[in-house]
Amino acid sequence: MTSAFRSDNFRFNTNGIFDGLSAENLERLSSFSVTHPYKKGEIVFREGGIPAGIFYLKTGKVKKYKATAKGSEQIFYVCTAGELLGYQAILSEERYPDSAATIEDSQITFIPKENFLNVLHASSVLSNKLLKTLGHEFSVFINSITALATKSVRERVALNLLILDEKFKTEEKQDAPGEINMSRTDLANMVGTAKETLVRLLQQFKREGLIEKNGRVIRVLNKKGIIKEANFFGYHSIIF
Amino acid sequence: MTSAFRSDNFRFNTNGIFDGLSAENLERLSSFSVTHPYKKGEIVFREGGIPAGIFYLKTGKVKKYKATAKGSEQIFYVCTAGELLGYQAILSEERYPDSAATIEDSQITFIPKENFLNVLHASSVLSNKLLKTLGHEFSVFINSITALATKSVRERVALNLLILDEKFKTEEKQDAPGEINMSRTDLANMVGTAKETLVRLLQQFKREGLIEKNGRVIRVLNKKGIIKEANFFGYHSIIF
DNA sequence: CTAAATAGTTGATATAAATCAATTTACCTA
DNA sequence: TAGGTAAATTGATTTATATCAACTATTTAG
Repeated sequence: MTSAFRSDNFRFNTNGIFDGLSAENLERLSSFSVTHPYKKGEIVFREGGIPAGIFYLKTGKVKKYKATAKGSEQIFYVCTAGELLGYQAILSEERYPDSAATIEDSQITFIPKENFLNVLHASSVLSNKLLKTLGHEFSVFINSITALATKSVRERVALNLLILDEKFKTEEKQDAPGEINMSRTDLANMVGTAKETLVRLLQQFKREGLIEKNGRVIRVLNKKGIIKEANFFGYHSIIF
Repeated sequence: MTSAFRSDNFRFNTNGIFDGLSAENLERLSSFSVTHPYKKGEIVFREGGIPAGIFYLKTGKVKKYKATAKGSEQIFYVCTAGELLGYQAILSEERYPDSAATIEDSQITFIPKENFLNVLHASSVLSNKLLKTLGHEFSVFINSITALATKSVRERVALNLLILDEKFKTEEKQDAPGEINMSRTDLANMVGTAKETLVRLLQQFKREGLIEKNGRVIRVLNKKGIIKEANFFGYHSIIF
C-alpha cells in the first residue's frame, strides 16, 4: 500500500505556539528572553547537557541530531524559522537526548526554563497547544521510523529532498522550488546512508531531470517525479 | 562513541499516569469506561481511523505498527500491561497515524474522548504528567531512529531482544529473563529486516550461548553479551 | 487423531549499499 | 587572485542483507 505524500506528515507544528497568549503571559516569556546571533555550524545545545530553557529560532536553520555508535551523526530533523527547540527536554525533566547546531547563520531567542514553565502552568491555552503539538510529533516520528526501516536509500533520498524542498522555500517565492543548501555529509546523515551513495543518487536524479544542482545547492525541478521516486502515489496539499 | 544501554531509553512512560488524580476526576474517567477482552491478534484501532477515545491496557500485550509501502508492517513499539494507547491522536486532533493489535490475549479499557479531555482540561496534574510523558516519548523516538538508521541488523536484533526481555518479564520473577513470545514475522517487522535474516541471527546468538529457544519462546541468557552485540558499552539500571 | 494450513528454519543466490581509494571541484584566507 | 584546504565526486571492490526456494515443525480445524 502506497500512501500520499504530505509534507505535514514530516513537520513538527510549533509555529505560532505562542499566538493567543495573554499580554501578561507574553510579557512573562519575553521579559527574560535574549536573542543571540549564531554563525553557521555553532552548537545550540548538546546531548547529555542539562536544559536551562527553550530556544526559539527567529531566523536561520538548525539541524537536530544524535551522535551514533560509529562516531557520525544521525540528523532526524531540520528546524526552520519560527520553530521551537529544546522544549521536550524541559517537559520530560531529563537531559537533552539530542544535539542542535545551526546549518546557516541564525538568530535564536533563549527563554529561561522558569519563565516558560510559569507561563505553561498559568496558561491552559499554551499547555493545550503543546499537547496538540506533541501529539502530532508522534505521527511525524512514526512516519520517519517507517521510512527509515522500510524504504530503500534511493526512496529515502527522494523523500528527504521533498521534505527539504519545503524547508528551503522562501516566504516570497512559495511556488518556486526551495534552494536546498546542505553539505553532502549532512544530507547523508539525514537520509541514513554513506556520503558517496548519496552523491551517486543525486547524480542519477539530476541525469533524469528530476533535480538540478548549482554548486552544492539542489533544486527539485520535477516534484511529481521525486514523489514517485519516494514511492508515494501523489501529492496532497494540506489545503486542497 | 558507544553509549550505555538503558531500557528506559526505549520505553514510554504512561504507567501510573492517572495516579494522583482527585476522586472526582478518577470517577469521571471510569464512569463511562468499558473493559473488553481481546483475543490474540485482534485489532484495537486502525491507521486512518477517527479516534473516539483512549485505551488502557489492563493485561496483555499490544503491538503498535504502521503499514509500509511494500505491504508489510513496521512495528515501532510494543505495549505491556499498564500502558496507555491512542492518546496521541486524541491530543493532535488527527486520525490515527498507526494501528494497534494485540499479540496475546488482553484486557483493554476504553475511555471515551470526551471524558478523557474533560479530565485533562480540569486537571493540571494530568496535563503536566502527559506533557512530561510526551517529552520523554521524544527521546525514545530519536533513540529508535538513530538505532534504525545506523545500527546493523545484527545489532538491532540484539537491541530488540533487550527491549523485549524487559517487556516479557513477569511481576513475580523480575530477576529471571523474560519469556519473549513473538512470531518471527513480528520480530522481523520490529527489527526492520527479513524474517529469514532474523531467524539466522537468532540461531547465531543461540549457538554463541547468548540466548535460548523453546519453540518460539526466546530467553536472553547472557544479558551483558547481548548488550555488547547491540554495541552498547554496558548496562546501567535506572536505579543503581 | 489426522489432515491441512501456517509458522519456522535452512540453503543458495542476487543485489543494494558500504567501504576503500583516487581525483576533481569549490571555497576560504592570506 | 593564487594557493591551500576541505568538500564533492567518481571508480573499483567488498559485504551485509534481501530474495527465492525448499523443507520441517508446529498449530489449528475437521
